[in-house]
Amino acid sequence: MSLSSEITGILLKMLEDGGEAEIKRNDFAQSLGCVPSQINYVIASRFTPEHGYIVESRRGGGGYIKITRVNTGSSVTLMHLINSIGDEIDSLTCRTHITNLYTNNIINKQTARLMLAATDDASLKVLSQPEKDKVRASVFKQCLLACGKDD
Amino acid sequence: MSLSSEITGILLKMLEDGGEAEIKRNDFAQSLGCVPSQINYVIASRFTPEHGYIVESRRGGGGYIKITRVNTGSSVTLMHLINSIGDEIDSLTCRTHITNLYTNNIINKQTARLMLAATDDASLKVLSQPEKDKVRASVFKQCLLACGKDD
DNA sequence: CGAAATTTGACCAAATTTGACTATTGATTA
DNA sequence: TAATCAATAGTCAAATTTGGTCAAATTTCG
Repeated sequence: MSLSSEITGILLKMLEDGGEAEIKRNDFAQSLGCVPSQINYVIASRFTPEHGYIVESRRGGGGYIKITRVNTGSSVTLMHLINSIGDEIDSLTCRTHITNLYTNNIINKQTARLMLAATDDASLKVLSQPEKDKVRASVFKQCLLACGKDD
Repeated sequence: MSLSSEITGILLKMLEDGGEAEIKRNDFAQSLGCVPSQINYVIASRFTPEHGYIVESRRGGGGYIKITRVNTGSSVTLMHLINSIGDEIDSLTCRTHITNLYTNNIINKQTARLMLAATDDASLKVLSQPEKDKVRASVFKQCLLACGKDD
């Protein structure tokens, strides 16, 4: 088992546990008994965007390297969700779905905010039940469909 | 977490709460256990006009540093638009507004797509006129408001 | 053997932290 | 009023803390 493989394993484990792997390069290297640039090698060779990862970093005091998994099965998840929604959906349930999508990295903060706004009771205030929940379901599904598109 | 990051967090919190952050440099630095110029560094590196902030200050007795969020051209445009929309809006007019916002670089493609989806006739199909255009206006305005928020 | 992958280390670049020195402002004093 | 003092904030550059690059040396594998 090569050093690179071990490091890869550790990072993968961190990603699995916390959804992301954030390290301080020097400390991490030290704890592994290797040179810091070894970390760069591992990241450059197996945590590329092609492999489905996003890497961010900062130098200087408090510096770090952060790896996140880009969500590959997101469109599948979205379709599941769309199909699970019936003709109506109440405000709380809808908000919960959106929050979950954001938490699971399937939509970003901006998208979440917009979807929350569009499906909020404030947006549907001119309606009364059950039209309110019917329209919410419809708007929500259209939004989810729109999320599936790529840039 | 670096000192700079902590300071940034505190200032952002103050901005969020009161719309502005006003401090006495020396006292603030003292309470953080850092040197005063550290505050200048943080401001110079993350509260620049480019980042959307205005910084005012005065020396001498009663001196202070005040940071305010600049009212960007975008948010002004958005507010104008929101105010120009009445209680109803038809599908075509709405789409035109969204397209314009995208063309003028005020919202990105992803946001535009989401807003188009939320205000599309398909989302409001369970309604008939004039409810359809009333809800569209309401949803559209809520979305525009949500666009104003920052990350 | 020879190409590809891995390991190392020297040197580079960016971000942060500090502190000495400077500039401005308001209040006090001559 | 002019000079001076005290209280503040501003500048700038050195020191420090991290991460990035790149190429040589070494190991692995077909």
